[in-house]
Amino acid sequence: MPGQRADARRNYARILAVAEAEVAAHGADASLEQIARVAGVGSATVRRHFPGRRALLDAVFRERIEALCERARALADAPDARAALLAWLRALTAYSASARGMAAAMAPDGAFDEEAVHSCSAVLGEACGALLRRAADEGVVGAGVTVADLITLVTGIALATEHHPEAAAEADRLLTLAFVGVSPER
Amino acid sequence: MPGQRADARRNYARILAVAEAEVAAHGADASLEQIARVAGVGSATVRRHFPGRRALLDAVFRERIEALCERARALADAPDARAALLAWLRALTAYSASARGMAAAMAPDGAFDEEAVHSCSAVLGEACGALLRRAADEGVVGAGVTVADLITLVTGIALATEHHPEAAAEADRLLTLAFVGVSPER
DNA sequence: TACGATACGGAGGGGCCCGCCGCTTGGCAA
DNA sequence: TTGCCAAGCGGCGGGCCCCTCCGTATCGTA
Repeated sequence: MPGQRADARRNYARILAVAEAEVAAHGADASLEQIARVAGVGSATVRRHFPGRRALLDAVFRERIEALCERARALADAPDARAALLAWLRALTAYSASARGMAAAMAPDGAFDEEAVHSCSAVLGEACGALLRRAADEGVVGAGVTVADLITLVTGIALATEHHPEAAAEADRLLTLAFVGVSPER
Repeated sequence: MPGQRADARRNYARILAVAEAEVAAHGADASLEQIARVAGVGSATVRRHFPGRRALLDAVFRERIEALCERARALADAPDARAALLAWLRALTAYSASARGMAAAMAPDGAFDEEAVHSCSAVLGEACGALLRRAADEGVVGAGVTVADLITLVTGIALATEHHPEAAAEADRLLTLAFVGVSPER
């Protein structure tokens, strides 16, 4: 970052700003060329700053994710552990559903995750961990439930509702449903 | 079908066969051109028989889906309504997770569903309906739960676990989790 | 057998992603 | 201030894909 030239930093910021708008408008598979065009740079420059679409998505959603981590910290010592966990999951779902493409950014995508471990999913996992652990200690969630389970579940719900006209509402419905159970043990 | 020329029917069958293999290998976004190439026909011919990727996917998975409907009918009067519903959902999940691309084929994809209503999701919905209704009558599922909810949930789980190394197992885990609830009401 | 209607597939236009490579430009040292 | 040189830029071409048009080969029939 400091070892970077000024114009490079400028371009980085421009591209990121355009990418945010473009992803919001067209989802996770917005055209990288289009982004370059709007930002007024060559397509190679986009690629130089963000090797691969995934890197760009990570950058685009980093801020939102930071915010979610903050939220998790705030909820860490709420009175009701179960309610806190649910509240956070709903927040995550809301973000994922409203911000087109974010769900795809969270899903580990086949390629090498080794690199991406430090990215979205990992950061979120850490934030979620504390909430889950506390809820587990109180025995309000099953023993086998992992952070990955929860994140994957939310990701899936977001992906599946992405094209729904009332995406956000539908996603919330489904999350709640999965949380209390389609058919809880009798 | 009867009003079709013999070569047209031949090509249809060839393309479908190749498409099955190709989708199994490369998922829902297999290249239509590649399918045409392997089938030994022009890419226009593929397009003529299947207008749009979606139509092709529908055709590819129709058989599997028929099988699932059959399964649903067989379970229709099982002794335990709740178990029957779960069993069917697990079957659906297993199929979706094992057959790459099927999840995408089930998800309503933005474009006009009006046409696709008769396709995958609709057929499955009908099959699922009976099972769900019976379970609801017995009061083992929440009142507000709809067929669409369940299908969407399964679709989401399949989509989110698609790239997982143990996709089938993971998907099953998550389905079960959602079914009994992450944190059932106390 | 000869004649339409039907179906085929090659060609061409438009996009996107990617890698290469000569040129510009910013930042530092003299 | 000036000059240098690496960091950074972006146009270009290749490869692949999707889609459409249209001349042509083929099938089924009279």
